[in-house]
Amino acid sequence: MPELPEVQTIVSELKNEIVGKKIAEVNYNLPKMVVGDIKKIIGAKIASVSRRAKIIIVKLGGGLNLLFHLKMTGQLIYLPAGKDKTKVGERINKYTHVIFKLSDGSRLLFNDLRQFGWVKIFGTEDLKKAINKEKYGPEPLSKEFTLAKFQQMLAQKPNAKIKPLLMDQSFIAGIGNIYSDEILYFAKVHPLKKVKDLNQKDIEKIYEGILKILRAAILAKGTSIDTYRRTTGEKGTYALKRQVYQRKGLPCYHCQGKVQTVKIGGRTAHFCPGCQK
DNA sequence: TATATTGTTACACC
DNA sequence: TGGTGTAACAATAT
Repeated sequence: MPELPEVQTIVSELKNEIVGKKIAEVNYNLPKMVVGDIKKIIGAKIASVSRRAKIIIVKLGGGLNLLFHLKMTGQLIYLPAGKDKTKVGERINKYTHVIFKLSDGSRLLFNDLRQFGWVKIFGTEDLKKAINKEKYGPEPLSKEFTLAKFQQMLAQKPNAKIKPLLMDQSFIAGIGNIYSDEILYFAKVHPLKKVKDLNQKDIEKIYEGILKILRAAILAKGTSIDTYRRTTGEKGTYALKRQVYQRKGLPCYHCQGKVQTVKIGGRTAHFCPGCQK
């Protein structure tokens, strides 16, 4: 699942490849994944690539912007010009739904197995409105996200369960199922614990976990357990470092007890009952 | 062949 | 209003 570290990896890699190039052609086969008048972007120059929460923002010349959301299974794959045909065949497949051809003959592929992802075309003013409408919480790796700020945020939500709260994009932006499980394991806090039952040490460890784990995952280029891939098509390596996510029934690396799952709001949380109280 | 899974969102309901 | 609960989305594994 692309969460903050995966989206950040894609943004960083894409920036190096596509900024300064022009969009020569766009082809797509699933209209529901493309929102807005895509033809308007033909000929536009790519000015920058950035991120807010899990959204990728590609700023174009002429006051236009492309926004991508990869949801669970979306991929953005960059194919340099003149790539050999076997590689191209692997990466352009039945899940390739949008292809952007760039001025130098390279291509950007938008692949999505479950087709929940989208790309939207926005003018700059509408872009601001659209992002404000989402009411995103602070970026966890920004300067404004201090321990004091986090404590103040938690104080507003005494009755919330900690795991769904960490995944709430209007509370903090960018954390999903994988990293909320890993952060709570790091902090030794049970995913169903209510905010008002956290002590000061719990809060400090959760805060520390958010920063440490997201940073480590960015360094590892993300977690490729399922379909997430870097723009090169390669896997991120954080899956090798994870402690609990998708390790149900396997021994906890700390206490050797078995990792368990519990349903929270219809979703699966992974935790070690021995370590997380 | 039917069902569970998966993150996000839309929507009903209080 | 906000918070909660649930269905829907699509393809896959089992």
